[in-house]
Amino acid sequence: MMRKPNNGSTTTTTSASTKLRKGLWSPEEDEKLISYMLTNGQGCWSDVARNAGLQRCGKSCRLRWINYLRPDLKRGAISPQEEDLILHLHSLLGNRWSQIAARLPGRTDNEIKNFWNSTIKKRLKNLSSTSSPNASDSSTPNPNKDSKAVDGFMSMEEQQRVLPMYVDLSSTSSNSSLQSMVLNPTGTVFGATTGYFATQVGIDGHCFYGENEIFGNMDNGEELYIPPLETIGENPKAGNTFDSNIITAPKNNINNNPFSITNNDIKSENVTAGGNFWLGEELKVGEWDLEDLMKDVSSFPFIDFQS
DNA sequence: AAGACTGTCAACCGCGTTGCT
DNA sequence: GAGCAACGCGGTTGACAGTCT
Repeated sequence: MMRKPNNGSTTTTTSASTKLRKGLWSPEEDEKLISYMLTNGQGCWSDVARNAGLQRCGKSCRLRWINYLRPDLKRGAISPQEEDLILHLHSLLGNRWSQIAARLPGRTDNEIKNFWNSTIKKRLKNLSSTSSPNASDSSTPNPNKDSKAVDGFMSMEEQQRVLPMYVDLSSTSSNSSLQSMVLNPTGTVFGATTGYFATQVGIDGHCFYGENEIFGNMDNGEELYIPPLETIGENPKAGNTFDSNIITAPKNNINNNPFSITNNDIKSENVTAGGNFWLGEELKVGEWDLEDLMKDVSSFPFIDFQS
């Protein structure tokens, strides 16, 4: 969406009393910045601003370059593959947009953040409101509630059929990996060539595991492997919430999936149920081994969907 | 047709981190 | 170690365009 620049009407002052523009960038400013960057490369951003003849602070120049002018930026909508990757990386990294963006060539943290905050959250909201009219009871799944598949999500019946194990992630903090062992709003379960743990968030961030090893199919028809429940922990009855010991480690490593949550990732089992994680309430999920997670993520290939 | 509403996204703000003096 | 500046990041804002009523 293109917007008109504000003709420099908005300015701010610095201690040196030089007027700095704020607001949208004009094509002329863009041209100056591009020209300077291509000629001189990236240096001190305040120097860039000064030397390029821009009445902008360095910070603003940096942002404009990184988010919009960089030649390697990919334009256009987020592809389904990218979306899956974003979802999964978010499940591991939380709101670490820059780290997520680093694994999506041509995408910026700002772009991914916006995508998440608009598209993904909207889907979750829709799912929540459609599947759980009684918001006050959102922490408890209702196996008897009839429902239909919405926007590609599984219907409640389908969820109940394949997702008897219910994990309430509803109040995980925004940074918790647990928060989002998450949700794939496309309705497909995230996976790849080898078996990933497959989860789907139902209502208000509720997370489900399927009891069958084969959970579903990818868009490309590829079957997904779901670890047997015994590898995850005790198998509660459908609809049960639980307060601890559920997200215990798989007794054996699920697979070779670099993302799978293993017992090394969860050092405490103090997991509580209830609430809604979107409200930012804290969930005691124990001490996550962030280093291990980061190792996992760093081993993930940088995928170029352009090819 | 017009005003209200909604979604998207560029840009700003504030804060933590890092590196230099 | 303190002070400072620059950088980088995530949260938030606000303008604009599209859609709805």
